Formats: sequence, structure tokens, C-alpha cells
Amino acid sequence: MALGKDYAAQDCSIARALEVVGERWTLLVVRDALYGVRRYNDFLVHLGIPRAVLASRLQSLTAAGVLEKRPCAQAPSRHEYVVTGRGRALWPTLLALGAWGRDTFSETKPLRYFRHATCGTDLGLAGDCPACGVLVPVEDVEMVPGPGLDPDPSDPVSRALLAPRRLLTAVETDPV
Amino acid sequence: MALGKDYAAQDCSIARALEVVGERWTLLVVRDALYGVRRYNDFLVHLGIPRAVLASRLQSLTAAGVLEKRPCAQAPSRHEYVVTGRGRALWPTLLALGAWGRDTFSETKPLRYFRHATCGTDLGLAGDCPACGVLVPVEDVEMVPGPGLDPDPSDPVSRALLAPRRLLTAVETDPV
DNA sequence: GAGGGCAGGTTCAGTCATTGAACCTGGCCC
DNA sequence: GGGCCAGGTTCAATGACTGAACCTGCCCTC
Repeated sequence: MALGKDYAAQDCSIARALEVVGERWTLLVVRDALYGVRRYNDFLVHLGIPRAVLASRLQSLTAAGVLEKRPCAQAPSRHEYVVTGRGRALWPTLLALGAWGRDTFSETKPLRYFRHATCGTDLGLAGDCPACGVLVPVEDVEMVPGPGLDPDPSDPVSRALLAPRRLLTAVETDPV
Repeated sequence: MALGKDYAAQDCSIARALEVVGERWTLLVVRDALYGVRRYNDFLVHLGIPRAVLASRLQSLTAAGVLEKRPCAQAPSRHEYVVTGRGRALWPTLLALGAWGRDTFSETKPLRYFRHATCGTDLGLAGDCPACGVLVPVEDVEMVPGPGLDPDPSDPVSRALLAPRRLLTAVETDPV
């Protein structure tokens, strides 16, 4: 978070977690990474984040082991940032936070649904499948756009995210 | 969060939620409130937060309907801040975040356990009771100190939190 | 009824993160 | 060799955070 990133004197794992993901923008970067955003410019246009801040967040998340920076498979001169297991472990937190935001601000129409891809059931609060009774791995979560979502967004990343898709699969924004 | 608290152009309930609880210290204030901290001075000594920031956070959380400010029952000239239903709904998020912090930084010894008070079972990721199969209401969660916790903290609030106790029950720090 | 103490703040100057715009750099392609 | 793109770095200005000092009711005691 801003200034003095640490919460000294806090004997608490929530405080430890917030020292890593509590700064402005950080959780949104992780969210995008789970959605499949991997490239610097895609984060940039999708989040509307200042370039310097994005560079700083990507660096600290990589240092914390939440993301991994590596050469892009198709074009080795470019990079991509992919979520590690540690980053995937943040999925239940983000799901719970999103559920709170949705319930609290009682949006007229839901923005997105998250389902168990293999059975189609909406996920429970912790990312579990109520029908199958299992904790759904992030790669088996299907994200389906809801009626509240802007049907014609201006940036290419938002457009790519309009189709139903599994989490973690790379967002394709390259020109065909 | 710092500067421009909003995340414009984010069509996302996570972003909406972070606009309310994403600023520095805010989630720790909510955590303390769920632990039973209610008074300005107790937040102050337990969090080690600057007074001006605490006043600002209490005000914005009250405005957002997460906390409620009211006269103290025993001494009506004092106030207390108690969590509303909206604040209690943040419990699964905080539990998930704490679990991530604990697992990620693999503390040598756990700091706290959270159990279903009526059956003694440790809570699941979403605040459910694996044994009873129910979503445990926050007031039925028992917080038990773990071996990693400082056994002799300096501030009276931390001392009061050393005993096993239910969430939401008011912390007593008044002189006897 | 004057003084002291406490809860619950507000005010202030200084520090430091964030912002947005401008600039840089290395590859690639024509 | 000129232009474009990805992926940054640098910069001044803005504004949040920090810590310390101060203020204001209220209660208690002498």
C-alpha cells in the first residue's frame, strides 16, 4: 500500500498478505492475470493504469512469486507474465471480494458468472462446486459474461473477455 | 486507495469492492471490528495507525455502511463502532486472504485458528463448517490463539485477544 | 469550582507514492 | 534507413500518508 508498505506490529496473516497485495491496483493486476491477461500492453489498456505503476506492480508481484515473467512462446523477444500457483491461490479471495462487491452494491444486472466448466454449476463462495462437492481448480472455472456487462467496450482486451472462456487461458489480442 | 480512490472504466465488482475497502489500513480496521474491537482508542493502539487516518477510515466505512457509529451502551458519552451486516459479509474475504497469507509465507507456527463454536471444527476456506456442512455465521466463529502468537503483547487489545473468544463479542479493555 | 484525565478527534508540515506525459531502447519489417 | 511496436524509464506535479501537537467535551476528584 501507499507509504511504508508494511504493517509493523501486526501479528496477523491478513496483514502479511496485504503487504504483498494490498497496494493500489495490485489485486486488479492479479485478477487480470487470472482472467488470462499476460502482456504488459494488455494490462495497460485494460486497467487504465499508469505505465510506471504497472511496471512497479508487475515487478513486485514477480518478486513475491505471484507472477512469473518469461519470454513469450510465439515471439521470444516479447515477454509475458503468467500466474504461478501462489497467484492461483488468490482466486478464492478475489471471488469472495467480487461477491461482496456484487451483493453490497446490488448491481441491477450481474456482470459475470463463474461456473464449474465440467458441469455448468455456478461456483460457491469459496470457489467450490455445490453440485460436484469439489474445490474447483482455477483452470476449470468458466467465466461467462452477464447482462450487466458493457456489450461494446472500446479496448481489445475487454472485447476478448466478452466471450465465455476458461480462466488462465491466454487472452488473444494480436491482429489476425 | 491512494489518489483517485476509484477505478474508472472497470466493469467489475472486484473493482467496486476495492473502491470501498482497498485503501491502506481499511481491511485491517474491518478485521479488528470483526474481532470485537469497537472503540477509537482500541483501534488506535492495536493497529498502530495514525490518528488522522483512523478517523478518516472509520468515517468512510461508516458512510459505506460497513460500520455503524453509535453511543456506547455503558457510557453514552463515548461512541463505539460496530460492524453491520454488510461488514460481516466481508468475513469470507478476510478469511480467504488470511489463509493465503498463512500458506504463502508458511509461518513456522499458526497464529490463530477459527472454529465452528458449536462443534469445534476448523472452518473451511469460505467460512463453512466441513463437519456440519453449514456456512457458519460470524457470531458462531470461535477464534483460538495459535502457538505462533506473541504470548505477551504490550497493548491491552492484543492481550484481550489472547483468550479464545467468539468473533463480534466486544473487546473489554476498560480498567476493572 | 478548579484541576486533571480521558475519549475522540482536528490541524499541521514533511515525506513519499501516484499520476500522466514525455522520452528511451531494442527488434522487426519494409 | 525509416517507421512501428512492445516494454519500459524519467520527470514534475499532485495528493495521500505520517507523526506530532493541539483542541474539545465530559467526568471525577479534591
